[in-house]
Amino acid sequence: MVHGQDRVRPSTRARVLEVIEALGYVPDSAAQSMVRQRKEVIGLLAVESRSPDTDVEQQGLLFIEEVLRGVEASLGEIEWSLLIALLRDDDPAGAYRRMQKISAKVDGLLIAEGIVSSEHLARVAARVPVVLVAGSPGEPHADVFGVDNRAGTRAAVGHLVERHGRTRLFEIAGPPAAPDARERRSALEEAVAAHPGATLTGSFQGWFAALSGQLAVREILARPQRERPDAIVCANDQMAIGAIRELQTAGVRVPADMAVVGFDDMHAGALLNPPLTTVRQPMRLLGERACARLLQRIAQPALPRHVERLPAELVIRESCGCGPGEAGAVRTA
Amino acid sequence: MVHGQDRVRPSTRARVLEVIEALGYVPDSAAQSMVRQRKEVIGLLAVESRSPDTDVEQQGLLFIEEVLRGVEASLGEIEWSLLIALLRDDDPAGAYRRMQKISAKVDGLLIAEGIVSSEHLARVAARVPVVLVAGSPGEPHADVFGVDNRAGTRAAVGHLVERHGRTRLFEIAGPPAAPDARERRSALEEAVAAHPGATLTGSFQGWFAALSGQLAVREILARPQRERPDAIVCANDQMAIGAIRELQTAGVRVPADMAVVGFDDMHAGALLNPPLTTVRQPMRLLGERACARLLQRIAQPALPRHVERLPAELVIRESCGCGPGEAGAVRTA
DNA sequence: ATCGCACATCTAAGCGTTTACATACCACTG
DNA sequence: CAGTGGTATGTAAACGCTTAGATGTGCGAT
Repeated sequence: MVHGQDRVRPSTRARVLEVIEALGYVPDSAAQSMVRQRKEVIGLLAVESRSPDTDVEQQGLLFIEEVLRGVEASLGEIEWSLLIALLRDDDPAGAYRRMQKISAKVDGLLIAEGIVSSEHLARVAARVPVVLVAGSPGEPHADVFGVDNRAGTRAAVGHLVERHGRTRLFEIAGPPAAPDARERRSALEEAVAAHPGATLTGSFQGWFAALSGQLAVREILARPQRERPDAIVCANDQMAIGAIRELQTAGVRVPADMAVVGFDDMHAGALLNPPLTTVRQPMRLLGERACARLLQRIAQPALPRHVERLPAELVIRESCGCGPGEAGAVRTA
Repeated sequence: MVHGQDRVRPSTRARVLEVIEALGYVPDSAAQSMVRQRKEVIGLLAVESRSPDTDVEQQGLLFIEEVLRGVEASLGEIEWSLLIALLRDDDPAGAYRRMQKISAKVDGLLIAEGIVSSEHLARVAARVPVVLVAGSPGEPHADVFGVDNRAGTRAAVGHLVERHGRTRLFEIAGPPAAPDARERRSALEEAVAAHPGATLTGSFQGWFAALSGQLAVREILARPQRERPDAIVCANDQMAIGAIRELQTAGVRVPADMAVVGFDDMHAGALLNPPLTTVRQPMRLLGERACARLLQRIAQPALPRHVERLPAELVIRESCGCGPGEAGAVRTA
């Protein structure tokens, strides 16, 4: 009676509802789930990196925070809930068990970044629909949403070379395990190749933590002056922040002596001195879209697989060499 | 057989387990919850502020992020899960409905900051155990964990006055609706009163967003030079960041002309120029402790009410006037 | 006065597990 | 050979809710 259009006198219904409210009664969701065959919960899985030198900030949430907001907002509207779990990357077996257990508590799963092996993913996807956020586009068992890493990287390189005449670029790459890092890396190589004057003078294999930015800079500063790059392209903002800090303590002026650009547009970047020029990912939108797709797939499991890249945006601040007046955002192709 | 010590031949058990694994079978949690009367899920409620001028960063998660990590880690160990919801502060009735619905999906609730009216809280607490994080210590229907705002504020003021000889303080307060903001405000007044030479030259009623810091500074700069304060004590880091930014664009040197201290120790503070001196809340610990207590109360609902303040720490960086070499953390009483 | 219809109320099955208990089996011992 | 104890297997109830369908009631029409 409470839910459906049971044929009861309106006055009766009102009275019942009133008593329900007075008693503070709320139907038990487990029982409802049983009969409805739907839990009205979706899960969000992120990594909590446990590598010894990973910044706290990098661990798990921060990256995913905006995504989470988008998801939560979408879910809130239909009164579903969000279950979140941070998987430790130092224990794949444990992570898999954890994921299995969680898959029993939700109607669908959102998984951030390629943190789950393809086989494990396949097994989980057999139980509940899965949508990957910033995952590998090749994953056959899930829908995938990501950002257009190539266009973003291209825009950053283009700006550095064409607008600021920087030609000796250096790359601080992300961990090869991350699909996004791989795409940014190859896009950078292509973009450099596309500009006749520009060269890639070196590359540092980082792991997305600020410390890797610092280490990379030390490596750069160990070179003789004339072999140094004039711009550093980082695979994320964390590393860019680490790099800038290390450059400044070494007395290298940013951006005068060395331009630095990041990727992600995390909040802290705008607070830096100089403010960080970076490629913005529309994280919140990513969350909303991925969530919408997941809900759709929960309703109709047979939907064809869907892969989508959302546009990135070059956010011009000052670490690239632009002045305060030139700040702005450029939509990439 | 799968869980309990059913007396089956070990070989049989092994074979069954193997098939289970092969099929990827995972028992449905809703059914398990029914019979066990336990969902193995706890909920975390945070506010998502919808006031028009609230910084994105301030909304909900960022503040609670470390707490969330602590909670998640504690929960992960016992294989429970975390349900999170961001309540919009512009719709109390909707928030209450949402909270009720969520209370049906969890075994207990962690609620951040006094975002829920006491009556609503009482009704929810009647259904599931509730622990408040950074909530009002007076709340009769829940355990409460918070930070020692008084000691933290006292330490900050003491440092400013005794170490740096600042005597003309200015307060940028948080919203009176937040219990933490109220405590910091009264503690500031007490601390100033406790230092004979020091006076509180003014106070701005902010709302925890960076913009309120900027507005406060404009108000200060509108005063004649000699009536200006020489130090600003902010009720959180966001506002301190806004204040510093506004001071710097107005050409006021920080900390030389004006010292600024914050509260919270959010990550971005360390990245600022000058790095922000602030009072650190042990957020992660707060999360762990609150979570531990909640689990305990779920096991034994009749436990007596518990209120606890965790110690704050004065994190000395440079915005107070200290040099880079003097950085460090001071445990407050 | 009786029938039938619309409308209100009551009943019971079933969702996927766990668990307590009953039943069946086997080998051993008296 | 029957009785017994230890094990293995099978059965059914219960968890809290929804919902379809059975049952019951009151009214107007015949």
